[in-house]
Amino acid sequence: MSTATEAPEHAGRSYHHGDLRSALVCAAVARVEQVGAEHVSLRAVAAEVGVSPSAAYHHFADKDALLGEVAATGLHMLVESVGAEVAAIAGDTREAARLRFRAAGQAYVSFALSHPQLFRVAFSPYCLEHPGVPTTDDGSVPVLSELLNDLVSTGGMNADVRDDSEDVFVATLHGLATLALQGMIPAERVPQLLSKIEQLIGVDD
Amino acid sequence: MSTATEAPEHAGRSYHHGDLRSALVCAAVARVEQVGAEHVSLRAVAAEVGVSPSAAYHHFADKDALLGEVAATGLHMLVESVGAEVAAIAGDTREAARLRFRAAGQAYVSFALSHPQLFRVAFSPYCLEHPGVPTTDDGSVPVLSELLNDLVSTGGMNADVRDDSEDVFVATLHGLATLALQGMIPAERVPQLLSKIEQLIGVDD
DNA sequence: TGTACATCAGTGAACGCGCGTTCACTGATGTAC
DNA sequence: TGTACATCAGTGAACGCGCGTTCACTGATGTAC
Repeated sequence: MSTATEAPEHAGRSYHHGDLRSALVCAAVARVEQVGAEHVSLRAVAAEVGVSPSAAYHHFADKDALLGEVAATGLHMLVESVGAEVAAIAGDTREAARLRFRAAGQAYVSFALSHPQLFRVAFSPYCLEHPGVPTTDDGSVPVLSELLNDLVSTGGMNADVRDDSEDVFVATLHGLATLALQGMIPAERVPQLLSKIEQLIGVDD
Repeated sequence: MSTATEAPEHAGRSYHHGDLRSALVCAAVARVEQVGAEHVSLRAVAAEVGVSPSAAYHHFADKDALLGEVAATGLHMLVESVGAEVAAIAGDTREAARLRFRAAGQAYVSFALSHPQLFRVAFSPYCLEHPGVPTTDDGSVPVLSELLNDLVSTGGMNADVRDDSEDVFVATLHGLATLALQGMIPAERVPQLLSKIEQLIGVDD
């Protein structure tokens, strides 16, 4: 309610947009999803928002800076999406832990398949996000870490198998997603491959 | 020797180039490696070969067709490179089989790191190469298949672990390569991660 | 061996285009008094 | 509460550019006779 003095609601505003920066990122994300990062033009993004191209330069150094933001957004969306699917499965049994593992893998691949261009840009040179694989704000790979810890604590995995294995699992999921996206692995084989992974690490014993 | 009537040697030839198609692909590969596929122009490639831009249209439908050829070339170079490293390690002992496995992983990652842009284009939409993961001409994933067979036959791996595991291993290596290329996994951790994989699947027991 | 000719693989000028970015500007906002 | 003004966030015209692609053409090749 009230007169929208502070909130960036998109009223029929003139001249001052309110939150042009976010609006540009948002439109750029949409354009990237439609046509791929390499075919996105700053002019088209500005036009979509209804603003002149030069307005963007009050918020971004150049086009690459805007696309960098898109890449970071994509990475965060991926992490959110995986996190949400995992969080949806409660329980501290061994089976629950295994299902969370499975859900994480499926969510990672599904995100890639349903947002192919965004996934691509998130793992392209446009993404300057610091080393360390998809992270949330605290700086490591928390979702997967907890997942593996749960598997150990519920007896689904040996502790020495688990140690330092985060990057290997992330790599495997990332590879599955990329190759599926590329059509090099049929999407319908993914569940089967995820259970193969479970077999390899002995989670399904 | 003789007067080079049939061989496509690059003499000081005028007008007819001899093997313009390959020369264009070759120059395009070089350009891609230098500036990345999205910044390669057909005109620049033609110029590098010393030919007018329109000449390219006698050999490729359009620019995308040329880049598709570059992508396919990159994929084949990757397969060749991995194959060569693996082939360099002889012996039918369990240890030799393990070293071949290690060499394949290292070669895959090394290729990505030393040809980043070519690796990227090989796994981009430009690459229309049929499904089925990096292949040689006979149509499957022969290097890795043989590798795994060797591990089984020398007692380094259980047969039921091995079954249908090709895609999982390719995915893992591909993920490692991609994330290392992206700076998300430090290159110097790769050997350590490869031995972690060996531990996970029990090759090092 | 020599000539006529169809075919192939080049040329180079021109097309229209959309792009990123700059610049001098101006309208809106909100703060100080 | 009302006014002056600095600051912020837009505009829109213009820049120069390199691009993919087309077209009518022409030089070189090699084959048939």
